[in-house]
Amino acid sequence: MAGVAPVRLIAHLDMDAFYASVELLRYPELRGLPVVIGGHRHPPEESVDPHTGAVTRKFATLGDYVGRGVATTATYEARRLGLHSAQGLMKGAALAPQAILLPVDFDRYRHFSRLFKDAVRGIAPRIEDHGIDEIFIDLTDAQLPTTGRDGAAPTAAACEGPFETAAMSAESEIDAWWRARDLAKALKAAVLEATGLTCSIAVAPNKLLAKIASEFDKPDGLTVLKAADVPTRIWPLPPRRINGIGPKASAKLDALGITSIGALAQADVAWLMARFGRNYGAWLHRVAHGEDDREVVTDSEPVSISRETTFERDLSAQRDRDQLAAIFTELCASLADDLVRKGYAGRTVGVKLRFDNFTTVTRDHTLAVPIQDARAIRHAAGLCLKRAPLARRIRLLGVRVASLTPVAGTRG
DNA sequence: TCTGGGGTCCTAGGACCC
DNA sequence: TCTGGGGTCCTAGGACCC
Repeated sequence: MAGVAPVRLIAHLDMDAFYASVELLRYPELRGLPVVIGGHRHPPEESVDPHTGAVTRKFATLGDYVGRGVATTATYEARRLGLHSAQGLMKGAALAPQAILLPVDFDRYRHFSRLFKDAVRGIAPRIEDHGIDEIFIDLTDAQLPTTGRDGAAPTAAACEGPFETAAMSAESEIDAWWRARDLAKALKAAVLEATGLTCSIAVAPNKLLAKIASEFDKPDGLTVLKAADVPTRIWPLPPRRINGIGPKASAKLDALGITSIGALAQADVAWLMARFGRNYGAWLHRVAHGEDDREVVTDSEPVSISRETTFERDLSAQRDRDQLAAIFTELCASLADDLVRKGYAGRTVGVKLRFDNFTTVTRDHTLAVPIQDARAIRHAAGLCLKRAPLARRIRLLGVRVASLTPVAGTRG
């Protein structure tokens, strides 16, 4: 291969306050108010004026909430009151009892997820799913839609192979970044048109940097970040902003006096490896320097499929035996439905228990052949449950199937 | 006023095989 | 009656992500 490899153009697209924004589409009267999404109950009560036909909705507020739910999303107005995702709703209620509370409606969010991903795919097909509201997009070979413009430059993809000429492959790096910016604008417009929703996009040389940078200009943001920008724009940030450095690693770094990504980049690799292990230590060093060569993965198979539920009150294995058994059977049935719907069977069945003190245990059982139906899952999961400690009161019960193989003959 | 539900990946020890 | 490697599978726990 002659010449240098062209710079990769990797975009990260993140929908803005996704669940909440989807809800605001159907309840526009809530625009500008603090709204939190979470819990199952409390859909708005609707009343219709018999004379005018006008619909009035009465919304629940956080102050009305009783239960163990957490917030999945908060509007930007709610965030200003200190509300945020993963926060207990009861805790949120103490902060802002007047905030509107809406129940989650995953089917609706999945629908809008499909809409925005299809819109992106129409412009740049190399996308990697990263949850319901995020994707990575490889823009390296993507070209702007040519609508309204004549004589567009030949695409890099079209130029690949034995007939590539020096002139055709001569897009400069500066031109590539301008192309990326134009593509990002086109993607944002397409997403807005398809869904009525805004998103934030960053384009960078890799997934790591794109993911960090998509937060820079939220909401409705557009950021282009080059490798040369790492010292000025990435190094001042706390290590926690790196995808893969969570609360534990962050606290440990903090205790070691490393409070910025720049400080992490300065740390000696061997020193990091001694404290965080060979692999993680070496990885910390690489990501602090903005290095990441992971590909955008456009197709992937699931590793496991699971169902779990947290009870409204902690249950005792002895005293609440019947209730637990009924929930257990129901979880296995839902899981079997999911497997059939998605077209998978699995050999490893597992249970998960969370106790009143929030400790968690899991038990696995691997079978000789993959299974899919509720009774077989229930039986195998029952064997797992027999090996689990059941002295403490239980707050969560889950069932999981792994070692999946696709099965033909089921409908998706 | 304690902390949802759906996932992925990594580590580490033991079994078992060559 | 001592002492090997390497590879893969299984299980349990934990960090982390959206």
